[in-house]
Amino acid sequence: MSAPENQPPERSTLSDVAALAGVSAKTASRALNGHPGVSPETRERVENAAVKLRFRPNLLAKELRTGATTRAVGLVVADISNPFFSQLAAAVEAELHDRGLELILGSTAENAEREREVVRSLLERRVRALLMVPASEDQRYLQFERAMGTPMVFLDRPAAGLSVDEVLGDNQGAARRVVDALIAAGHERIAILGDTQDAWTARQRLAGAREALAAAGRDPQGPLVREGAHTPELAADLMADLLAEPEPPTAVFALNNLSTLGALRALRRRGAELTVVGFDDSDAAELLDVSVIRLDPATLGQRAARIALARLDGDDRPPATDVLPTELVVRTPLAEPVRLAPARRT
Amino acid sequence: MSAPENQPPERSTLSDVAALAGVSAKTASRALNGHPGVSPETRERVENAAVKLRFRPNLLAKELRTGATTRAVGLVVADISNPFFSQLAAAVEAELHDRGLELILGSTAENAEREREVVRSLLERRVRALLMVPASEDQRYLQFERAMGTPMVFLDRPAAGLSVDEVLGDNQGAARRVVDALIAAGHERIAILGDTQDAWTARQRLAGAREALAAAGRDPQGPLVREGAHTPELAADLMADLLAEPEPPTAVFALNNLSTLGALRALRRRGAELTVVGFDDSDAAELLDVSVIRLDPATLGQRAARIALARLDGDDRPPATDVLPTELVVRTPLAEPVRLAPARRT
DNA sequence: CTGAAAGCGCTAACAC
DNA sequence: GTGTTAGCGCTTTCAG
Repeated sequence: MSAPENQPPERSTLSDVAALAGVSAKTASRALNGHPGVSPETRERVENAAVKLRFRPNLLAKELRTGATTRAVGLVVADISNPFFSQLAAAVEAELHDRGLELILGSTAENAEREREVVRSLLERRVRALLMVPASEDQRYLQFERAMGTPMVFLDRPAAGLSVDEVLGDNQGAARRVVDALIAAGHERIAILGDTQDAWTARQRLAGAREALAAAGRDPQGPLVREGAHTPELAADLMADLLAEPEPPTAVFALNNLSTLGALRALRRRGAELTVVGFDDSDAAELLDVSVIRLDPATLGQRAARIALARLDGDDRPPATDVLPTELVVRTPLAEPVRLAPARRT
Repeated sequence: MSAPENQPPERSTLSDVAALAGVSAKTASRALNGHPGVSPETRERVENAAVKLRFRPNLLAKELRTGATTRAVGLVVADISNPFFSQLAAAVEAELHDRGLELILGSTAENAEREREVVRSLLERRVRALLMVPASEDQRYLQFERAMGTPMVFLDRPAAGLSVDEVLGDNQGAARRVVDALIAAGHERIAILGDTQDAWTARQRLAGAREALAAAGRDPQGPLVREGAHTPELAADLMADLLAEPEPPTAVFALNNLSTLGALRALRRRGAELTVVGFDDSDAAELLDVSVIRLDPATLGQRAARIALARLDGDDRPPATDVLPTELVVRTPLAEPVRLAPARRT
């Protein structure tokens, strides 16, 4: 009286459906795909058969036959858990969904080798287009694929050695503007809290900030200019260092969302009162009235997705670089410190 | 003297490679896939030919041939731009990547119809497994696919009418615990800020909070218990209403990350001093020493991915429900108000 | 160690 | 309107 081994049901194919409906495979195909030239009765018989057999078309086979390319687009970002990239991805997904395309997501962890690996995978999967935030400094390895016509759009950071569409922000200009504004607001000692200099954006921002300092006759290499704030914790440590300087800053410009967070943490912990400007907006910045440079990741994603879709629709103009405007959102006047309640002692 | 129309280069197939190397397609296939039984010289000839022709294997064809299933896993969430889901997705992606699997991402926007559509797409694409945060109240439509053996893991919310693996949090218990703790801390008037009651999690949390109120002899339907805080803005409005009550609350329990944010915004705007507890952690909560219930989305994602991988490895134990522990992180003692610097007037 | 032939599930041509 | 044949690019028999 052993329990019967219950077999998993078989997956049925188009031929099964056709057989059950008493028609040829081709007719079944036509009927199920809504192609013209099928009598209503036949269509219904086929549809019933499909339902009965729980037929699920195999996209692999379909796409292989119809051109060896998928109804999917690849998106490669550094780290999907970073709100900047997740908002970007959400926007891309929304655009694609409207067009009946799917999103295959890869992440590089800011690692050049992983970038190549992930990209190769996506291309082997024959994604229709490739959207990527590059991690490496050289994308020549994509030249051939590009020449074959696969649409590629680079987001947030430019391509190196590859002629493709790009959607970028004016990182350097925005950073310059912030420092200029802080100087205009009367700050004598402005700290700069930069990320590690691996990413193009990080370099651009730091360069812009230094440029503005130099232009104002300040020392762009002084002790108040730091880099390496790659996580909130590191940023908080650097911020603490800055506060311990013999001549501590009166303002700090944190060059990305994570370092802004870290800076705020350190300031709150010490009850320090500083003007803070962050690069990239966040819930925390908004909640605390922290002024920021805003470059909307959703706009970036949407724009890039639309360019890719236009390319798929046959747009064959030469590749272009789209530089999105950034906005300095002043939430607390730049002459005033951010108001943080001092943290509890723990 | 017209510029020559430069043709896109042709994509080469395995046969092209084989021809160039002077071997059969099968031998080329063996060589490139590292299968045994190919002489070193042959292997090298094939490899050189592949490089010369920039051969890129077609995964569609390969996977069609080898079993009609992809090296990809589908993940369906409500909204990837929500940090909870993006952290979850990042964890899933990391697990899959370690196993050489790719992630196809779909989003439901909390819409039952979209859930079905997205899931159908993924299944037609023959994903190896399906991880999903369901949006609908009925997943019986997946019964057949499930019976066929496609591994499915539900995250954060249970399946309805479907026997599958689940990884959930104890939403109700956690909510009860928070209210109990607030009562124990001496609060007489505790406001509850709940989301719309569409999602299972939202219902569980509100139910838990009400249960605890009732158990303590408080009115679980009183004016301080609100629902509908589906966005930070709505939450802020509700919070403002609560503060305007004739007997305003001394503590507020916000039932998700977005409503916590909204509540904090409203409190800061009015300079109100309240004890705040949030459900789900966030950067903002951490920065402001707001106490929260923590259910780590990364753990959720990792756990679910591992279950799916085990199923792919042949684990055929009956489906199980995994309830993750939640933690009440007390950052500011529950008897004290959260310290927010009053916002600037604008 | 290597090759020939067949076929994964589907659809584009052409016939009927 | 519908069926037949062939083939997308790859891999799996089964021979040599």
